[in-house]
Amino acid sequence: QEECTEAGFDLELGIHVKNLISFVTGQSRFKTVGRLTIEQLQKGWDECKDGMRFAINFLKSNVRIDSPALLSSPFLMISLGYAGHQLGYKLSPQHAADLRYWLLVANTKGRYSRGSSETLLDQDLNRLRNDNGIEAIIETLRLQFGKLEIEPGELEGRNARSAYFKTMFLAFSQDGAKDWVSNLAISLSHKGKQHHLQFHHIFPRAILKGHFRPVVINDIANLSFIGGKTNRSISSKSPHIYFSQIIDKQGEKPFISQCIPTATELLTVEAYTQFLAERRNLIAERLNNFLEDSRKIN
DNA sequence: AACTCAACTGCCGGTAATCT
DNA sequence: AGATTACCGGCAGTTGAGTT
Repeated sequence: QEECTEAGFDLELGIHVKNLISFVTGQSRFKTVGRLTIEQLQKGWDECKDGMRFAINFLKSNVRIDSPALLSSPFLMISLGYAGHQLGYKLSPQHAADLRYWLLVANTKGRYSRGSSETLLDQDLNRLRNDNGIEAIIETLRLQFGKLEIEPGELEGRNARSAYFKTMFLAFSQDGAKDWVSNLAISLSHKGKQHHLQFHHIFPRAILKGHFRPVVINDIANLSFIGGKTNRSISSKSPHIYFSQIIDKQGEKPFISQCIPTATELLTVEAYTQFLAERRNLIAERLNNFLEDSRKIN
């Protein structure tokens, strides 16, 4: 647990125990633990530690996820490590690309985030254990969600804690999104109050209050990623005021990189609903491109 | 006064254990 | 055997703290 924390993945002890049981028994529930021998547990412990190390390294280096805050569930790390283990940590370029794709889609759609998460984890472990391959766990995603592409409608009513929002961060970040004033690339690990990442309401809450319900105000289509200082300097200014000031200095790029439409007719409170719909379309398109690219061998 | 964020609380949707 | 209950991770709304 300490080793993982040092690597930036501070996980609850329960996850490590679940990881151990998964490696020993091929499933994640604790009901049979009493029948395991000390030898089985010791061997499993060594194996599951390697699995966790693989998961962390894969996330950091292959997926560019450097924090569990960007994961919709820590269970993903168990599956990821187990997949590596089952392949003997010998992955072809295709394996690696498929595994990255699986991880990102499972994370974005919330594979383990809708109740009965252990049942779903067991499904994946079982398929991996039977050497059905990464193809098989991609297939379970298709069974669970239908199509793996993202429709704009799925994004509606989601807030900052949604898994889609985490993937938005990854996609925008990969496409070079930067703070609108400092031009510092967005990152979860910036130090200091000035640069520490905040979730900025493009239409500030203050000007929407009374006109729209909180769920509409806090929709991820109204949220963007900028540093704390820039966010505070914008405060409750209406977008039709502050957008032009930023565009004068930085051009349209800061907005394009975060899928934010800049047409002036969309920037009034009256057009807010339309603004959300427009941005949702742009975000869905960007996420789909991001996920598709993740499956390409590079 | 405006913002974010963390903590708290109750709910959801399944399985597994327990009760009748 | 069938019904009920406990459990669990994650989600979402609320509230108060902290910052500028």
